[in-house]
Amino acid sequence: MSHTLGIRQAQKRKTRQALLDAALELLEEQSLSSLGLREVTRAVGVAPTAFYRHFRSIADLGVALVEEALDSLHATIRTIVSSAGDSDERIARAVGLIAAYVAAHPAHVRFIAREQHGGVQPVRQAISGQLALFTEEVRAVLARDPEARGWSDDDLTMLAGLYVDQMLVTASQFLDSLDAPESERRRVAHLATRRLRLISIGRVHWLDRDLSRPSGQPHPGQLS
Amino acid sequence: MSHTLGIRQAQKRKTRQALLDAALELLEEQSLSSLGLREVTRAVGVAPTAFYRHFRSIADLGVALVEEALDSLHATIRTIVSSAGDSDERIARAVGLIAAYVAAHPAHVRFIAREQHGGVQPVRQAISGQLALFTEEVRAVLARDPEARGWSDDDLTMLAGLYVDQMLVTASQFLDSLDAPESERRRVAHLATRRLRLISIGRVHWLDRDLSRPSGQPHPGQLS
DNA sequence: TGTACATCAGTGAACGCGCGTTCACTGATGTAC
DNA sequence: TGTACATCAGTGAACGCGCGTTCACTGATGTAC
Repeated sequence: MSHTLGIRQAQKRKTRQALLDAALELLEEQSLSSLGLREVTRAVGVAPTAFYRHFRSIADLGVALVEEALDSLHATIRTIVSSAGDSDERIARAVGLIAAYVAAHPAHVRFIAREQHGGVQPVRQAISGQLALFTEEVRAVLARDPEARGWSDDDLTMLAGLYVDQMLVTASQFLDSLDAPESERRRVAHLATRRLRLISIGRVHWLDRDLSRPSGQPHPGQLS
Repeated sequence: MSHTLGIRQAQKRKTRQALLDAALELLEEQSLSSLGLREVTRAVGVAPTAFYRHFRSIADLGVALVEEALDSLHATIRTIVSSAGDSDERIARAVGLIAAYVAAHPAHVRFIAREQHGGVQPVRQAISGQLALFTEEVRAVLARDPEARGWSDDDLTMLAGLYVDQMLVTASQFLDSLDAPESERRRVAHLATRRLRLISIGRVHWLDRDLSRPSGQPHPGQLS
């Protein structure tokens, strides 16, 4: 048989995970800054004092939740940005993946959306740090795209940030639509698709902007 | 002398406003869902029970704060969208107005950013309702713009939502930069300007998209 | 393999504290005549 | 203008409750020999 964790260590991990899971569930209806340590231990079925064997405070548990939530998001982001095909196909796939991610991990999405600007500073900091890493990763992928020819690093970072923020906004809209009829989810998907398409069009024409015509005049490629 | 409020009613208003102000200040370091009624009355210097003469609960006070915060934002939004000049001038003015608004009302901005996805449902609802009104207002202004010729109502709403969300993201970035050196604020302004410019470029070329060329090929208006 | 000791995740009692809410009240302001 | 009564914003005592944290503990698991 392969190497196993000691019984004690395995049990400890299990309790820790149970605390994280219970906290995440309790956070569907409140913010981290009002979550109580006793509430969490009660939900798990351990003594309040057991909490301290795993976390120093609720804020500390919150930081652990950030890592858990953004690890799962990270894989999805990588899949989205490395997607092949033409622009419309990539956009459709991205929107579909975001919708699927939100449906699979609604509590994680809610937690990140809520605590990104929430009342617990170390948690806000952990989230913004992880999002900065995502942005950098997206920037690196964008830089390898042939469409990035002529783009400054600064502009690529701007675009990557726009994509990451747009992804979060879309995820949060899907989240709000989870208890609504299917048509609402289709509306959100449609909206997100067109937003990404507009950004994509802006991207294609970004380098034209210095030679741009006066704003009222029709564009050369436009009808009539 | 002109008509005055009764003494009693004037005093009641004053206390109510003091409760709102104290709550807003306390909310710089925590979320609404962990704000205590006694905390607020203690900060104002009235008995805890006086709270009930003005609000039924903390959530109720939160809804009042939403109205206060978004009223002040409303005026700024109207100024931004009705701004004249060419695209770059309008963008520069918009970014400047957002920066000034955040500097003048940081606590309101923090409150809205935090509670937009916060743990108190009636407050979230109030915020999203008000933001929907803003979006509709922006849509109406965009519809009057000559650039809107040929745009569907649905697409105008999409664009208006993109602008409103972008405004909130920018406001929140300015907020985070308030305690940082001036250079950080300039970085945020620079970033926001280019994001809006990219959106604006996407907007100009939005109706071209059905006649678009294969994605690798240079655009007709592009150099070489 | 067996024994003796060390480790440490989880326990349960106890603490002092601040919470939201109730209630009957007070006294300045408002109103009717 | 003056008087008698009504209104109602703010008071202060009291309540039961759940909170975070401390502490000495227990007993299963781990380790050294």
